[in-house]
Amino acid sequence: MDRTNATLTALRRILRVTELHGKDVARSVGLTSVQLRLLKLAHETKDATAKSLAVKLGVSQATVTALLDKLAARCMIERHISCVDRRQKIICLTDFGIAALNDAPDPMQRNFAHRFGALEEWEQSMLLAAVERIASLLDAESLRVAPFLTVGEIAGECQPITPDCDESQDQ
Amino acid sequence: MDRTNATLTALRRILRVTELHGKDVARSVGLTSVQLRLLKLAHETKDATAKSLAVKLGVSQATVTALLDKLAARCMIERHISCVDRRQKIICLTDFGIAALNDAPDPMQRNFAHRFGALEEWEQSMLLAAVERIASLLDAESLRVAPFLTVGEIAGECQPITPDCDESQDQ
DNA sequence: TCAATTTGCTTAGTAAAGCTAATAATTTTT
DNA sequence: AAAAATTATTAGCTTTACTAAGCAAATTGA
Repeated sequence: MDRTNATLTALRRILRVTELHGKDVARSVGLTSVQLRLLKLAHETKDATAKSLAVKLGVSQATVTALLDKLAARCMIERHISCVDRRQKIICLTDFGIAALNDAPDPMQRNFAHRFGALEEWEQSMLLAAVERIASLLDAESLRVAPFLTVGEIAGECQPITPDCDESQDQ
Repeated sequence: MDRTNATLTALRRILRVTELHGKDVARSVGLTSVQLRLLKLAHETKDATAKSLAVKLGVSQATVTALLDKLAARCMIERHISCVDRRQKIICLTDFGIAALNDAPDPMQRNFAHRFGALEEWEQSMLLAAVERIASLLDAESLRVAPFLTVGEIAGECQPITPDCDESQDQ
């Protein structure tokens, strides 16, 4: 296996472990992983608004509104109309919300931090440099690729021969 | 910001880009990202069953069934009752399903491969070592929580017969 | 100034993806 | 043979996500 594939495989492994683990952690405080992520994000963001959170989370505003509704229903956040722009609503964590965050000390993250901290300084630096390098490799194209990503760009040959089968379904 | 947090942040960035991009790619062939992932997994797995795919995907059997229903409705897979254990259904990609996979050449992955391949050998090695190191740091604890199987345990060539056994199943 | 546009958030409606629990059909075990 | 376990599915529900439409506030421009 060449280095490219091995690297991608390791990345997928990281991704999977992180993903699966996130669920467990969130469930342990009675939230879902997305809700917990949002709560955390709101806490770390200064003057968080639905918009800013949506951008950071990479989802639509409507989605964030729905999520905030749930968090608000559980008294973890409050929405305060901004003094600066009265269209905006500033998202604030309640004490209870903050407590919930503190009650969810991500064990994976803590463990990772612990293990990482135990490494030699030079290795820490190397790992940091590596992930930043990889992130930049990925970022670069995501910007380039996204705008003109269309269906038939490379397709060419493989004309989709739709076999005769069930025609009556939604997708 | 200390190195631990910076590393975690970069990882999150990688995760996010990958995630967002996966959606676009899948949409470009008219599938969702999960459906595409499942299709790919089914293709790579020898004698794939709902169970084995569920384990590899880290979701429940019921979820896989629902996903397979959708892929089957679009004539991308077929289910053939196993000759060995008639409870099982072997998941096979149709020609159309295989074509769909080929039509979805992940541009991010290709681009990443391209950029990665353009790096100096020593840097490739360094990056690979780094992600594997990180993956191992993460894995170590995940094993404690929820041990999962390794991918591709190729259980020998026990079943040479590709079953054309059963053609008569609806839906 | 005041109409037109843009921006920020919400609502409504829909779909995908995930779960658990229950069921049926097979093994496998006792 | 009866009991237990395994495999796939179904049914019903929740969460996450989207788009489209709407309202309210801010900004623009003529």
